[in-house]
Amino acid sequence: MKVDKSLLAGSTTLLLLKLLEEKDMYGYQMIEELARRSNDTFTLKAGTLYPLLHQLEQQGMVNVYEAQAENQRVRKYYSLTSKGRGLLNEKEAEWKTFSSAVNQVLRGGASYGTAF
Amino acid sequence: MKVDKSLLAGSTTLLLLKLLEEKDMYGYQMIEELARRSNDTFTLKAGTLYPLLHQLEQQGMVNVYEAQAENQRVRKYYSLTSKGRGLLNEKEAEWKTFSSAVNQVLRGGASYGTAF
DNA sequence: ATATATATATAGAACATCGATATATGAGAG
DNA sequence: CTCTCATATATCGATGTTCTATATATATAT
Repeated sequence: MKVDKSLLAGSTTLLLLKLLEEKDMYGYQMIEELARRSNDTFTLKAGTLYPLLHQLEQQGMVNVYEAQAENQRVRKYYSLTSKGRGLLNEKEAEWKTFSSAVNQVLRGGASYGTAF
Repeated sequence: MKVDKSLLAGSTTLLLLKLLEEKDMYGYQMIEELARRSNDTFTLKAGTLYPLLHQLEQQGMVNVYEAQAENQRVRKYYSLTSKGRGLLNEKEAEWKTFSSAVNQVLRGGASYGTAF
């Protein structure tokens, strides 16, 4: 099942950083991996991914290096920096807060299990 | 805790329809109710809400009527139509799919609990 | 030789939210 | 009585995120 693209907004960076926390990856691989893990809920487009990766690099969240695949092809691998790890932690916390809040509204209930 | 606004994208319509499923409400009330239930995670802005309500009305998802408050003040109440109820069901299903998919990626795991 | 999958890149369009601003009324303070 | 603040609705331009379309290049399969 595909979901409306606007739902994806904001979660894309979180997902990419999470992938890179596990191991270095190249762009095309991230697209495939996200689709695989989500049963095709996430079909991130190349036109979205590459500019985002460049931006994360400029912000010092990831590093890039080139490496040759078995078949001679040169790929651009990305690795998470410590700063990127910090952003990942922030984004994970945000996601938990956000998804809890949505579920709370959907349950139709007032606040509970929280600060008061 | 506030979350990045881009996370909200796509979920706003779901949340509004959900509120209206429970009872008719006016715009200002929806803003306050969402903030209350989410412990201020959702602080929907008037500049976002009113155009969205007008759009939902044009699409036949909600009906509008004016009603006087105890204090003479005239408010615009919104009620969910059957078409709107259909959209709400769709959006709720989308949300479940989406949030499950994110959590699956965050768990770092391959797919399970799904179609294969 | 040609088509298809892999791999990266950029520009312009579409869409959702926000901030700023405007208007009007009711309630409370001084 | 007047001034301010909370309530209540509305619109516009700016911003940010994703998409589609397009481009390029190499490896693989037909």
